[in-house]
Order: sequence, then structure tokens, then C-alpha cells
Amino acid sequence: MTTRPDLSLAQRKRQLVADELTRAALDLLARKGFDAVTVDEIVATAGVSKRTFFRYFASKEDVVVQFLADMGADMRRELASRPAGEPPSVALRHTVWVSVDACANNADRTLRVVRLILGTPALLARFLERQAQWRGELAEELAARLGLDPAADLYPRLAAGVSLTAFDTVLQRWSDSEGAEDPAALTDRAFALLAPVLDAPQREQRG
Amino acid sequence: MTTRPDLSLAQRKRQLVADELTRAALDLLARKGFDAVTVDEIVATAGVSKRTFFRYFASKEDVVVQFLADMGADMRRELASRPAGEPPSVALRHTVWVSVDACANNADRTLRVVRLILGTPALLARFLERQAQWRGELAEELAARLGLDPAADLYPRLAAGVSLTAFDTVLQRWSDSEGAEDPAALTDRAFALLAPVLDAPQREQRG
DNA sequence: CTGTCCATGGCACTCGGTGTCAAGACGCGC
DNA sequence: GCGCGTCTTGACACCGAGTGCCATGGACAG
Repeated sequence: MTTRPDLSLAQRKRQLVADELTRAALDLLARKGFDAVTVDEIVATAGVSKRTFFRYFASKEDVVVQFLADMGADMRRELASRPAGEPPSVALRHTVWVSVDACANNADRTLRVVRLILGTPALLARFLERQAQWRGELAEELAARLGLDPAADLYPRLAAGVSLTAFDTVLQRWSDSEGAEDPAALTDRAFALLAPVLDAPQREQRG
Repeated sequence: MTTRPDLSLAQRKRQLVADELTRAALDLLARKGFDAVTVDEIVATAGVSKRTFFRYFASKEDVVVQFLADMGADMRRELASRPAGEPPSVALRHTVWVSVDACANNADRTLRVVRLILGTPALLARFLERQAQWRGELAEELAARLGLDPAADLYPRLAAGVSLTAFDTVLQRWSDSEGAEDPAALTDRAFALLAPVLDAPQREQRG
């Protein structure tokens, strides 16, 4: 049974190390602050070498940000799977909901991470960079969905950006309120405000 | 005449060094790419020490990003100076226009910088971080202007974010078209799409 | 048992960024 | 003229992030 079909052992070992590294890092960073913790400290806690750390994560920031990294792919998948006839405002609200929901579940861990990110310039920068990528992907998906030309119409990029602005605002509020405000409700309120823009894509011309 | 009223000599010397540093950095970075240029190379070209460089700029990224840094303050000032009765969509369009205009003038230099930023992850990250600050400030200004409670209403942060999304989209388009598309026209088109959201702040309740 | 593959660790190195201190430029009062 | 604070600069040492390189050791195939 050398190469078993369920891609295992090596893969699971790898996942194990990654998880332990993430756990150790998040714990230390949340307690002492981003700048006050060195990578050597993290790897000492996790029991691996510094060199190994950087084989799993591209940077110190990545340990934190990658915790939320799957959300980009999740959102794109959700948007792609929404029924074709659905108004953009509804489809995009569900798209953002996927990520908001992921945060709302196991809120304890996520809330600590979000607070850390929003409170640390270096982390915020990396997070926004990721979001910029999501934005491009969502715009692409949206253009395909509506049969628009992403090189001519401003709508796809604007709508994607507006949706992510909503996401940001919800996260910020949720973080500021220490988790007291309901993320789902916040998302609904945000999209209620933004819907008029998201549902009026046809007006654009003259690309 | 020791401390002359026109704040001069020392101040002007300082400005001179900063300008030379910026010039040298922008030239090298635009030609060789961000990662291929070291700070030592920049300071050698400018004729100062590395230590001095970091007394003028907080980081290597800052040399590039600070080239656009005043725009944040400019925008806030413009928003504060717009007539009180003006609809938010118009006031915010003029606000963004200030920065777009600053880019459109001396387009050669700015275009190179913008292309550099959008094409370099590290620079994009820092740029977006700055923008996040502008967003908070614009939201504050907007809330004051409309008599809203920024802690209760989602509108101020959303509207500020939406406006900056427009700014980003315009910049991106302008950069992608190598300066061919007219920034002012792009801004108008973007705000024409976004106006319905920006002008409907009253609907929000239940903070 | 032997050869191969792969993950890891250790090490040296580059580069960004900072603290510290000594030296020079400038304006000041004497 | 001189000595005096102040401010800027450069030089040096230092830290931490991140990378390239190679040796080791374990897992598996033959």
C-alpha cells in the first residue's frame, strides 16, 4: 500500500504540523501582540525549526491571515453556485454570508484573530491585500454571470468592491462590539443599504 | 534673524533631502522592480546614509506610498469644505476628484508609481492600509456632516468605503489602460452608478 | 540490506529596520 | 573672537524576518 488512494499519512502529518504551528502562533500573538512575538518563539513552542516554519507559511503575517484565507475561495464558489436568475444583491449577500457565517461559528477563535488583524497595521495590510485578490475573482465571476465585459464595464469591479466593503464594515463592527452584535443582522442591514447599486448594472455603457 | 518667520533653511534643507531620496528611489524602483532594489542602493544614489533614509521614511514601501499620502488629508479637507446642503454623492464625488485630479496632473510620474504599486504585492498592501485610515477619517467627517452616530449607523463607513472603492477602480482602469482612459470621466461613470446608495442614508435605523 | 525520496534541521547569509553614540553645522549669548 | 545648546547626520553594532544550501534520518520499494 505505498500510494494509498486516500492521500494519507504524509498528508496528515503535514496537516498536523501546520495545525500545531497555527495554534501556537495564534495563542502567543493574541496574548503578547504581533510585534512582541518572534518567529523563534513560535517555533520553539510548536517544537519545529524556524526553517520548517517558513516551509509552511510564507511570512509571519501569513500564519494569521491564512486562518481566513479559505474564505476567498469559498465566496467565489458560493457566487458561482447561486441561481442565474437571482438579483446580484441577493447573490452577493449570500456570497458574503458564507464568510460571515464562518466567522460567527467558533466565534471565540475567530474574534480573537479578527481583533488582532484589525489592531495590527502589518496584519491589516496583508489582509487587505488578500481581499484585493478576492475582489478581482469576484468581479470576474460576476461579469461571467451577467454576461458583461470586465474590461469595458465598471460594474463588476465596483459591485465586488462594494460587497467586500460591506464585509469589512460588518467585521469591524463585530470586532468593536466584542462579538455582541449579530453578524448576520449586520450583513442584512449593510446589504439592504447597498442593494440599489448592486441591482442596477445595466445602466453602464460606453466602455 | 535666528528663527525666521518663514520656517526656513533647516526646513528647506530637509525638504531637499526628502525630494532627492524620493526621486532616486522612484527612479530605481520603477526601472528594476521593487524587490530587486535594496535600500543601500537607493541611499548610495541619493548620497546619504541608510540611517538617514529611515529617518525620513518609515519603511522601504513608504517612499513609494507617501508619494500619494497627502491625498488622504486633501480628501478629508475637501469633504469638510463642501456645502452642507450638497447631496452626499456629489460631495463625495468631488472628494475623490481631488485625488484623481492630483494623479491626472503630472500623469507621467504618477502613472509609473501607480503601476508600480498595483503590480507589487507589498506596495499594494501598504497602500490599502493607508486607504483604510482614510476610510475611517472620511466616515467620521461624513457622520459629522450628516449628524449621524458613527457607532450606530452603518452608513458612514459604508459610504466612505464605497467612495474609495470607486477611487480604486478608477485607478486600476487608468493604470491598465496606460493612461489612455480619462480619469475624470471614469470617476463620473463610477459615481453615476454609486449615487443611489450614497444619497439614501436616512433609511438606516435600529443602531 | 540497499537505494531513493522526502521532510526536517542546522547553518550561513542577505536585507530591512532600530538604538546608540560621536562628530559636525548652525544660531545664540558673551 | 569664544564657548554653548541644539539639531542633523553618519558609522557601528545589533535584532529579526526570510532564503539557499546541504547533511541527516526516517519511510518505503526493490
